[in-house]
Amino acid sequence: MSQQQKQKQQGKPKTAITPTREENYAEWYQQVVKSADLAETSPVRGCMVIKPWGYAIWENVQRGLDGMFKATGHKNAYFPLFIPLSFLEKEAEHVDGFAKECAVVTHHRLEAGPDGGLVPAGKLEEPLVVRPTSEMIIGATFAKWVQSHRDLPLLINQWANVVRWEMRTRMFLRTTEFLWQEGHTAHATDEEAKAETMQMLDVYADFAENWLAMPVIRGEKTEGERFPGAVETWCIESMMQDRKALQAGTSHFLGQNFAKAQEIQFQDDEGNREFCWTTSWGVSTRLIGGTIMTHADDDGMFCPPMVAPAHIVIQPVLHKPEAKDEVMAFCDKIIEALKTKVYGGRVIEVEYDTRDLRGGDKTWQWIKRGAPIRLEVGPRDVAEGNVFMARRDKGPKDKQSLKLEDFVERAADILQEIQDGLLARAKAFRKANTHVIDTEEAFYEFFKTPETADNETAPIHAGFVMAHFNGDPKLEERIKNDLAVTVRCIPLDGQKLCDDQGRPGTCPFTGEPSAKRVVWAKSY
RNA sequence: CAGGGCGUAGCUCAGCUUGGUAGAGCGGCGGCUUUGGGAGUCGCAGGUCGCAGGUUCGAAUCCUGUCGCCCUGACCA
Repeated sequence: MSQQQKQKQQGKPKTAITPTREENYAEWYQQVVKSADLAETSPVRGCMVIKPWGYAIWENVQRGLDGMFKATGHKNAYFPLFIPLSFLEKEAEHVDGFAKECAVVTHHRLEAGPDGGLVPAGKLEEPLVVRPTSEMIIGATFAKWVQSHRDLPLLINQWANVVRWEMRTRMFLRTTEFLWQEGHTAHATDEEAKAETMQMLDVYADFAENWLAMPVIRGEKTEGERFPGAVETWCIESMMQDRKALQAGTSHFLGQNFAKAQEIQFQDDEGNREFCWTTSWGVSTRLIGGTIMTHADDDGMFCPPMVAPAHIVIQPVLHKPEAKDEVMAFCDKIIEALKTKVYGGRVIEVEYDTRDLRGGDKTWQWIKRGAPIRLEVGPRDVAEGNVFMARRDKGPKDKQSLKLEDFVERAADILQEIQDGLLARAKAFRKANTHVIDTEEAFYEFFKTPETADNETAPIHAGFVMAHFNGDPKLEERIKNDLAVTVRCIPLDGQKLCDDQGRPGTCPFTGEPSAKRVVWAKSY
């Protein structure tokens, strides 16, 4: 018996995705990715194929962020995929952090082998590492580009793919190869580089909230979670629907560590040679994973309108041959009218689905893909000059008839209403699952996980805890070992995560003073 | 990388314990009947059972190895 049949028998409401989030979150996530046509597994271990509907979301992410980067003075450039092994060795902590997950190219030719297959030949004198991140190759280039204080600041971004040989992969959240952007900047002063780090953190938070409708907490990573080689690592952290934290973006203040390792130096206006202060910052296709786990429900994906591949899907009802021409002409009229309307900086995008499929199939496909608005247009609507509108934020059968002119006028407003609704819902969810805790006992009780067998799926995680912390890495390590919970970040002030946000108190684990409450959670 | 589960048709899986010429449902294609909601019906196509060895007269089934996927953990954007 299929799971859907079982559901029917048990009288549960039929959902497009089985299992539901509640039943098995990890499996639900995979089913959403699959049934929304976002991506699929590939013949290559740990690597996914991003399908058109998923890639279009990424293109919208790129468009949005790229505009913000350029508005803050950054220029795009492109650097090599391969990094000579010796480059990677220059910054000790950096090597340490990435060495275990590097793909290495050792040969440059294939020859016929003794058994008929191909074998690598032409061994390279120096192996090439496939970039896991580009600090080293970009730093080496910066060293040539920067001579004088007049060359600074140097503000560069690259859109690229990187490879990290992870042990365990999950589509969009952690794949061996992934797409991202990495910003790299060099500055004359400490202050300026720090300001850049914070500026880009704010850009990320702005993008996450206003484009992806994904509420984030801005904060600093503790020592243990810092980027290898960085002086400070700042991040945006978001709560997924299983109440785990997802690090959605990072911005690093690198101090002079990389500048010294790579001799990025400039002459100041008094003729002294100084090392630059550098930053790096990045977000990846993981943002799509975060968007899925923030907004998708038991009926599948829900694309925030700002990044939706199509805003509106038109489904003509064409089963009466005598009305077909009329219906299609009316649909063309809708499409033309919407071409004059703009939402979120782009002309409203319409997907006109004329495929010869049964109505229900088509409807559910678009629900599972998460199109924000569907319009059903049949003879009845044409006769009355109406469109029959269904919104992804309402029930599948909760549909509304609107005059075509009214709909066209209001379309952008409706999309914004959907976008705002998503953010509000996600914020409310985070608020409901964020708790203030002041004793060690309550902390352990909160994060205690019920015993489960080895192969059993993990129960839904408890949530975020705002608790004081004396900052001791050994204490954090102990809690990590006990509960698999870590400090997700030390939040910046003014984010209203709890009533006494940002005020000093007492560390519940040691009784020592604590500067402020930090965010504790399990994470991806 | 450790523990667990699993690789059989495009997809989900049954068959394996007790070896004897490959099954179902969904999906696809074609009919008919339908149609404002994941329809019904008839027919058709589709698999050297992950791969490599071994045992056997005979292997999807037993044994060994190997590769891959999923779950839990450690590592990490």
